[in-house]
Amino acid sequence: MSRPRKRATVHDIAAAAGVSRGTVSRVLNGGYVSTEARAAIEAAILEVGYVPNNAARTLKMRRSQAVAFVALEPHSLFLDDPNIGSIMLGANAALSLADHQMVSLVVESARDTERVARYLSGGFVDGAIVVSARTRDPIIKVISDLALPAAFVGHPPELSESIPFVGIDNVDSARTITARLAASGRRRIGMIAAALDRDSGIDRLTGFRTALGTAYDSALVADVPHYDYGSGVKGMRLLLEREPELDGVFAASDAIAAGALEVLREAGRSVPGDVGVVGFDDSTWAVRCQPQLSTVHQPAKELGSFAAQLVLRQLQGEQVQTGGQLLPTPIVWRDSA
Amino acid sequence: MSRPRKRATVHDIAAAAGVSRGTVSRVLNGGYVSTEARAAIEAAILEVGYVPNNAARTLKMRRSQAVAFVALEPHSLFLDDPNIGSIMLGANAALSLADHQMVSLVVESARDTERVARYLSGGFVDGAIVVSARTRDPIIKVISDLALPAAFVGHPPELSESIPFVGIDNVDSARTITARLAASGRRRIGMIAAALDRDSGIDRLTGFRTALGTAYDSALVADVPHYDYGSGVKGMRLLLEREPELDGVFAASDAIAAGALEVLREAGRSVPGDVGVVGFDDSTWAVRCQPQLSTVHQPAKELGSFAAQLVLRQLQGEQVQTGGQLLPTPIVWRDSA
DNA sequence: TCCTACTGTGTGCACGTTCACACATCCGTA
DNA sequence: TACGGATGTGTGAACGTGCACACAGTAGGA
Repeated sequence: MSRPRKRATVHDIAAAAGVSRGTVSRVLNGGYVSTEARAAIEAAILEVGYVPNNAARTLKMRRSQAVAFVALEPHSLFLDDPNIGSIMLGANAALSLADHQMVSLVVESARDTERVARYLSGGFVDGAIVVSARTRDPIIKVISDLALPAAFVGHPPELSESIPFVGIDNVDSARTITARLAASGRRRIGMIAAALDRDSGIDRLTGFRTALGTAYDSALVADVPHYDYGSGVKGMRLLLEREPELDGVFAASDAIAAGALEVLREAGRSVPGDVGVVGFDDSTWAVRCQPQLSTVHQPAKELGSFAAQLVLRQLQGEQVQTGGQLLPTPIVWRDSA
Repeated sequence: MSRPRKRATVHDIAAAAGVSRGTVSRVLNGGYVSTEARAAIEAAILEVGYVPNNAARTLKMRRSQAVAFVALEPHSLFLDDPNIGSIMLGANAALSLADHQMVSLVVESARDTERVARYLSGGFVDGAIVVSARTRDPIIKVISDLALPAAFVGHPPELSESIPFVGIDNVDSARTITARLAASGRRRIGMIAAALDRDSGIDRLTGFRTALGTAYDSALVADVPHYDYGSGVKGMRLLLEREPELDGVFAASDAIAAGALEVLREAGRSVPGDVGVVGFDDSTWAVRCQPQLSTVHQPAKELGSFAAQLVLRQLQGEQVQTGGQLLPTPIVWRDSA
């Protein structure tokens, strides 16, 4: 095994400056130090190339100044959902301001789950932000057992009591944009519903149904597994087959909407002329599409920074309200409907 | 400040099981232990809910079993370059197999740079994988000064001596695909060159120039800052303005190519009929476009896992060849040229 | 009987840090 | 002169872990 080159410690500084460890510590952390001693120590620090050992500091202080960002299901997230990037950046910015380090952990397999659990337990982080947890993810139990200060992005229902979360109101957002689509004169409106094994998927469908009321027709709902482009293609084909007279589509995500647009183009339908299409997320997809998507803006960056705040406040001993917070989701009306 | 609930230590286990700390340690790490003692200790571990303190272990062992994944320029990377996600997943998978934890650190601002430098120095990680370093990024100096086992994805020229890297041959890949575009009968071929402050950007331009030889015309190179969609739109407009007779375009990335396609569509040019377009990356953009892009496949996942291997091998004391390794980049010929 | 090898257990120390405490000096004031 | 406070410094202990070492008991062979 390669032994890393010997690193300088406070002892080395003390020896070089001709003082004791305590005085060095006082220079580093504040306290009464004479100007001569301070100067000598500062010179010695540069001379020996000292960098503090965080592992030792963490051990003593029981604080690592680091917060984990746990990304579950990274495959679909990183590759199809640009939101995750914005959430990360938002969280990083907020933690950065509080002088905390964000370390993000990727959980892909069961093996990862176990290792991440060890990592979270091991005192390397003071808290955790968890994104995209499914209802029975084992990581949730680990965090709960450890009583690790944490926050969820999204809404894991069975834990709303013990761990705070931040999210959006999927039901109401879906209801609002569907209603607006209907108000624009569309008569036969379908939905490409996705991820019905998650709250977000179920809630968006519920909102759609609520908006249409008696006009709701379950035959006009195509049920696809994921929020991605390919699912959009599949879903749109299904809908067109079932109802050629369709003149409106609510897609459960922008990526799905993009796939739907492609199928509509192939089928020779004009958008928004023949068919109005609306999406969900206001991700980078929305402005890449032709025409640009009318969609629900999801405040990804704010979700990340809010979750970070929730963790930081717990670290300061504040009792945060459990039950969580829903951020507003303005509708962005562009050209696709 | 909230004091985390008191955690059980080896001492607590020892007390509960009626043995000494040493015996507990032997159960955890291997050694001669009687079956009764082992049973008692295992029961005690469950009883007190012991989780080992990694900070203490790291301090003692000088090994954290964690490797940093440092993402520089995350804005553009996360939001426009899907490659970064694949690189991360590849690295994570390789580290996971070796039972190492990947922690990814996001550097957005100067403030972040300093904090990440502290983190890397602090003994929390045994090594680092650095993605998308610019030539004079301060992080490079930190790693170099620390003599931290590291690997770069991409090619920072001034450090090729001391730190291994893995990348692709941008010059040759660009040359090859440009040559193929030319061979398909195009006479006036332009390029949308991007990120000329990075090696990758410069190299792709060099490859383009080499392929065209005497047919190269610097007026047909549009120089845009980033690898993103917006830059593609801007670059294509510029090219069309300068040379309306253009019949071929090499875009420095797929996102740029996507932007270019959009402008060509607006301008009423058919692709690949009037203009042949080729991209670079073979990212998710490539198959989303209409028509789908002919492009250079970048083995993102393999880059990540190879970089991880480079770090792991250094951790095992192996002397890895500096200078680095270039992975193959097959050309994927689809419909856009 | 003694020596050696093997199994099993306990103790002390070190990793590098911070903090509480003890001590020392100087000054102003009772 | 004596005292208290402010300023400055050194020492010892502790955070939780793993390992080297010492030691105890048993069994087998010379």
